[in-house]
Amino acid sequence: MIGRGTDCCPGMSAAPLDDERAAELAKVFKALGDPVRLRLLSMIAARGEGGETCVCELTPAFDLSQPTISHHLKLLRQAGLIDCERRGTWVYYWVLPAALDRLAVFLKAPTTAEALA
Amino acid sequence: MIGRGTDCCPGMSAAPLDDERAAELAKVFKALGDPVRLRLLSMIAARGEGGETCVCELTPAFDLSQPTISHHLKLLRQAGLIDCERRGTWVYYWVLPAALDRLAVFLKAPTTAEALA
DNA sequence: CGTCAACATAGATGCATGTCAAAACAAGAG
DNA sequence: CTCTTGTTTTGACATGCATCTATGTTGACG
Repeated sequence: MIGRGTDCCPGMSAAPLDDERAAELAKVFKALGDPVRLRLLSMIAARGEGGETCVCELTPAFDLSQPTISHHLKLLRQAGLIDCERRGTWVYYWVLPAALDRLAVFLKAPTTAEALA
Repeated sequence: MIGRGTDCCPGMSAAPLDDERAAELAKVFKALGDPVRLRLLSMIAARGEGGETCVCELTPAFDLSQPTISHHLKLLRQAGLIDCERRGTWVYYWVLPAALDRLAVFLKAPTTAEALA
């Protein structure tokens, strides 16, 4: 079981959350606090485990300039939510599931606080 | 019990997330995108299910002015994450677990959410 | 009634952020 | 090498946001 460790992510209902960890988590949540980035992330995640998405598929889905999309992708990457690789002309992005899991565990509400088994 | 509604939260890896839902979720994530608000929420949530926390216990835990704390609590409340009630001189806050659950479900990573295949 | 304490609201200020146009960069084709 | 396409970086601007001080509101207590 995971939640036994003292320093590990026990979910917010267990520990009152110190400054350092709060700042760390806030940075990731802030990256999710934009509808464009949420849609980008979901489009990439919709590819499933190990799936990749080309920027050229993401950009036309928005009414924004392509540099703006690139900027949002950069923020998601800096938050540790996604990563990318260039192959030839195109750049492919994929989701880093570990980051999402950490957030989900933190959000475990008192009601659902029972372990994920 | 959860998956009944058609409008309910299938997690981001299932649906590419339309604009409306993205904006809605982004508002909540944005509320979590601040270390002070994260700490406030965790302090309230640490009271457990049905637990309440008085503002007079929250304010002195920060190096911020009282109006600033009040402002952050307002944002958390507007995001639907907490609610409050005044009893006598003091105001008590508590967590709304449903909001947290919706976020946690949305964050279900492809790894964990893969019921699809 | 008046006064005090606990919270909330209003207004102001400085910093962060979303956006675009323009330029830079990378890689393949001719 | 030059040209073209895909992507990122840069510079600039407008908006948003976290924070403060000052003021308002609510309720308890004489």
